[in-house]
Amino acid sequence: MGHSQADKAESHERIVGIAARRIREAGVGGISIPELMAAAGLTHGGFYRHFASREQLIAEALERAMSESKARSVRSLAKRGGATLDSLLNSYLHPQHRDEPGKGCAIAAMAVDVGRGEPEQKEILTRHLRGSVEELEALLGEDRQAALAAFATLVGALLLSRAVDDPALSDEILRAAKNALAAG
Amino acid sequence: MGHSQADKAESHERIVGIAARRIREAGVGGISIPELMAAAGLTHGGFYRHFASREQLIAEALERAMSESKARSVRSLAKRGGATLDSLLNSYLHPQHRDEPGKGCAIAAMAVDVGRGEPEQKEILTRHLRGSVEELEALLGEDRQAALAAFATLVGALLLSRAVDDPALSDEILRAAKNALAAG
DNA sequence: TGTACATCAGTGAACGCGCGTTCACTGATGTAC
DNA sequence: TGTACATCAGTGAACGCGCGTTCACTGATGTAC
Repeated sequence: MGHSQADKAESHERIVGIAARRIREAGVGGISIPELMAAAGLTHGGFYRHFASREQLIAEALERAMSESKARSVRSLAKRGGATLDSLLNSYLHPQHRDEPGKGCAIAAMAVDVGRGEPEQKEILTRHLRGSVEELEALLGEDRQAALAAFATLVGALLLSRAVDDPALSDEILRAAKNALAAG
Repeated sequence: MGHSQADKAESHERIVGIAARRIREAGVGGISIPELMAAAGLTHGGFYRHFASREQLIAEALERAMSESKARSVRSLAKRGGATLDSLLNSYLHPQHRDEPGKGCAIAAMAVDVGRGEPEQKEILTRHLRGSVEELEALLGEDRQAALAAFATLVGALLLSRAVDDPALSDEILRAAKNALAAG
């Protein structure tokens, strides 16, 4: 093990990256410092060389999760040859997105936790929500109301599809949301 | 304090009722047995005269929360002179519903927790979701896909409106969803 | 370039705390006679 | 109806556990000369 400044930055990066995935999978309450540090290949005692408190880690992980999931969606859309509404619907409402919450939309994964959480968490989510809605607006002819409603539909469909124990119903929810948003 | 059979039933009722509210406000992880029993006016030791485990309490509280919130919405619609789509949109997407999660839709409040939770929890949510979607179908000319998408929009809008720190944006989300669903 | 020393990332034991669960106990309830 | 006894809802102390946080220590890093 090294102790250089570069090593520290690398450790910090690794911790936040793992936390950004875990927080989407397991929620704010699902992150424990010993578990997180072990996953990063470190012992829990070193945690406070990187963060003043658990709260600060949560804030950094949330911020990272939000940036990561937006970057991912933009990248995936670019690959498909430009951001169209249909390409966004297809990737957001894809079973793979439902099945990989740790790599998926952080706004959806964290909405309930943040609704119950600290003001700082709400500020982070709100800022990223505004950005996502603006992107959707551009795809919907600058119709802000339609963009807000469409985003609600996306988030609701993803969360319901994850909460249901019948795979057929889960798929049906994703398809129904896709059709509703594509048709309109 | 009494110890009659009637007293026991009353205590059980009180514990589950409080848990059904708390689980919507604070989530599955936000319920603690000592806190819950104290809120019910009892000491924590008596908990296991009523439930085999914390898991069983969670299941009963979930079931109760789901029944309660559906009963409430049906009752409120009956008062307004019959269940119409507009009356449902107005009550579901009302700021009061957003501000009182403990009395509100359990499917929305618990969707993320249940998505991360035990199969038993998913079974409960799925059963109640099917019921709610059928009610929505009746209001939407038996269009199942439209009902599924509309339900996703309702849930997504409610959760996003709770997660945001700007009251104007929060209201805007509720209005946008209402307009989108009423217009279609 | 080589040496002495301060810094600090990471270690692992220890802390106090609240949790879920167990248990011996209490006293009112409700049944058997 | 009255008495003796079993039941069991509720009490409160105790348990082991994992948590967030603290701390003395270590040894590699990086700087001053």
